[in-house]
Amino acid sequence: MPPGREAPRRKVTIFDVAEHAGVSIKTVSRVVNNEANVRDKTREKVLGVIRELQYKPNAAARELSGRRSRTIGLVYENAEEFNYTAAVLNGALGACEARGYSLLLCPLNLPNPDVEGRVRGFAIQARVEGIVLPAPVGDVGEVTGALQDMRIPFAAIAPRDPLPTEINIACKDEAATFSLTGYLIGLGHRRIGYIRGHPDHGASAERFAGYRRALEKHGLAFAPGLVRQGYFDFDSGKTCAAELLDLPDSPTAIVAGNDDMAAGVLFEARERGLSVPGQLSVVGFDDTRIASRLWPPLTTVRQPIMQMAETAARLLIDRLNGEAAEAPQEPFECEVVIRESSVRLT
Amino acid sequence: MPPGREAPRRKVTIFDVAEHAGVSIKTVSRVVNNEANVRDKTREKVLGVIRELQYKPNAAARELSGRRSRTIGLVYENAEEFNYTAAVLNGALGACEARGYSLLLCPLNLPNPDVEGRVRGFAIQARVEGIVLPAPVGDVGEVTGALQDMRIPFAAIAPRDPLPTEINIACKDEAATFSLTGYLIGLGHRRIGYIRGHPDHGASAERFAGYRRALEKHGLAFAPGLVRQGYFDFDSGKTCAAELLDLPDSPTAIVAGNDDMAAGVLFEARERGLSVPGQLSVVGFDDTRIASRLWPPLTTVRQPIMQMAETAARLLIDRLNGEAAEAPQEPFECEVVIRESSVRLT
DNA sequence: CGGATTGTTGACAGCGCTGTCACCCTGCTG
DNA sequence: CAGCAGGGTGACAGCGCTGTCAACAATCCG
Repeated sequence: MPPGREAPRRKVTIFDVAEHAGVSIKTVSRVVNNEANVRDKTREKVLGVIRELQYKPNAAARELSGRRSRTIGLVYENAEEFNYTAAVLNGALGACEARGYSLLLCPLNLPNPDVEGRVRGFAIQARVEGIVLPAPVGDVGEVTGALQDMRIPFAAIAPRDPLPTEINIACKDEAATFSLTGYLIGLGHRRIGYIRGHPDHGASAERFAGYRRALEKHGLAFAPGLVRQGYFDFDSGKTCAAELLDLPDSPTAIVAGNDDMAAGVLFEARERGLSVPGQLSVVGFDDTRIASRLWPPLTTVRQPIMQMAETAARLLIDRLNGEAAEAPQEPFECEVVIRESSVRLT
Repeated sequence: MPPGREAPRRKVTIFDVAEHAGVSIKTVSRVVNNEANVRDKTREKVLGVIRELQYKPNAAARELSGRRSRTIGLVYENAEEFNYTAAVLNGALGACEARGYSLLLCPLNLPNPDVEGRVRGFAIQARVEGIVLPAPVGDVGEVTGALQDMRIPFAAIAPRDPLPTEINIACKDEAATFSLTGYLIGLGHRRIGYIRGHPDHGASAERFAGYRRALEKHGLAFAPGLVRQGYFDFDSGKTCAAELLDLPDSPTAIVAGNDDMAAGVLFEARERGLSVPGQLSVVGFDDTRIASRLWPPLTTVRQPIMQMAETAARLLIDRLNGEAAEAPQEPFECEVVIRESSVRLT
């Protein structure tokens, strides 16, 4: 009899296991839930039977009885650019799988007249124990407010205003743009344009701060005229680039708040017949898939998004299980990735 | 009292609703489940109380009692390029939401030594009623076999070998590449290279067939030397392009089986200093986000992936609820999107 | 108008599990 | 040796809902 090949013909319940093992269902329950006060010998016996019968606890019954759904939610902004969300999804899914949790999705499509109602509905209907909030949702007051009101713990990824009572996962955005801008200055660039990210994202301000600090450190004057407000998408990157390139004293390098906007800058430069990096250096942020496929491949910053999401979900589940973290999570490191879109100013 | 603002303080159960409405819990259950044989007046009364109390049925109890989880699964290949999966995800999620179903994810990472075990585990643990299988999973025998053995219905999107007992969603891949290739021929191209998609995807063969039919129709000889085998990813596109461009009689146009490979072709052309579309026309397939952000923007085919996924999930849920489709689903139309990467041969 | 049919409703069991609590052993203390 | 602490175990009540079936009301037909 090859193990695990034939499908169990009938649903195996806790009673079947108890009977085969010669114990009560409660003892089986204890073993399944890894509770204390079970003699080693009994535990092994039960585990053996569980394997033999391929017993899988019925999640609905567990939830109904134990009032624990073993499910967390992922409330995310369903942007057209899905790279970020894909990484978050994979990270969170990994953490859940490892801990026997399920992950339920709630795309948001901001701005939405009734985000709060939507989130409340999701939380109740999906009966999630906790929720992961990737940027920018961790800063949407309706969402965080509703969750706090409902006493549903959450983990925010890269929030602008971290709530001290909740789990927060940050990465060193400021330091990364500081390095990136410093790198451009080191290449001889003096007029460096900056396209800010979406104002609702916490990372936007952080990244911009790094840019300013780098200018300051190298004794360059900050020129507000070289800064434009984008929205993390291709189109706004393109528009802002057009404005910057129309300037009488146009920049020799442009730092975009993320790769998507950098792609827009590249596009705009191409349309004007400007050579990148010959006449204009361009750098992005995120190291999304597109960064290495554009021509020229984009100098950018690699952020461990997936790892951050994995950590967010892990810490959330730990908290749900009463295992509080001893120390707040350290911000994650970012890494500048140098490619062909940036060169020494000649 | 503003409606729906304050959180219900205690969990509202079917008993509360029954009591307030002056009926039995069974009648409430009937109303909630839209069953027949409830007097209109009673139904309205109950619905009113449900709204008033903001009653949400407990999913775990429903499942435990009714043996229906109202959950379907999405088993997908977790490719690096997430555009396709993102569209599928959104489509399936939409269909589920509209019908009160939940969607659970099972990423696969093929090739995997124990796909079957993984899928079986997922299906049991997640207790899904049915499963959506986007390409190429609908053609993975271990998966479809396991599901059939477990009597779990599924809907396959663009399978190579559709199973007659299951739901299958197709689109007119063949016709689309036929048009696309015809369009290139119309532009004067005679040596047209082709980079095939991943052999495990049903669409790959379809698309290739369209290419061949177009050549034939226009009286062009099919040249096996102009065909390369890719894998739907950027790198294979780049590699295959290099081979084609090394040919003594290299093609003046290249049809790539998808946008990602087309991006690879563009990249390779750039590295060789070949101008696109001046010296080489390039076309892709899928109209993913990257297509319009590359330079030059890519001529490609728009496939209604999201709509296909929505339909797959919808038909699956209908079947689970005993509402069989009267006719098999018609293949979806594709649309050729002409951009700047293809021009008349001069 | 009686009996058959159809429509509407409710009582109740039970889905498979966990929480509670009571019980039975040890082994140890005074 | 009685008394007691505490580890190990099981009996049993529910969790909130749906399925079943029986009861009763309304309608129809000859």
